[in-house]
Amino acid sequence: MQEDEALFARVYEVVRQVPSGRVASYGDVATVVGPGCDARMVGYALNALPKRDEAAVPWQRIVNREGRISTRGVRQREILEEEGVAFDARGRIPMARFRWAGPDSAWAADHGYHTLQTLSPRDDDDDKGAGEGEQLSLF
DNA sequence: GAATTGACGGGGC
DNA sequence: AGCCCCGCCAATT
Repeated sequence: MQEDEALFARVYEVVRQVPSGRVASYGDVATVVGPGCDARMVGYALNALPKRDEAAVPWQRIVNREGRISTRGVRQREILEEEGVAFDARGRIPMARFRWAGPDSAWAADHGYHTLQTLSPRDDDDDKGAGEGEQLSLF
């Protein structure tokens, strides 16, 4: 089945870069993996994550863009709390604070991945009148 | 091979 | 904030 195992492996490798105490959205992971990969595929790949790799791949650190747990009632939330990720009263993670900033630039370049924000430092930036600074928030 | 679904995202209202 | 619709790629039916 899935001969695109290499693609799944890429997703896993990126997920593995997310440090404890931080979370990333499916879209973020997809962006880092690069074209041909989207948020849905990340979720699909993680869903197909072999049990034997659960220890090596911090799947629990991947949540949806709302900062909410998308998994169907597993202990994901508990695990994250143990890692230091806080949830608000509505069970949401303040992404502005815990969102992963992206992979190490050197690592990304070395492995052929992309970094978050600005994305594709060479091919786009054609539109937008520039001068926006594009600084991804950060408080 | 078409239609559906899935651990999703973003833009528009 | 919410809700709706579309896109995106793979696996299943």
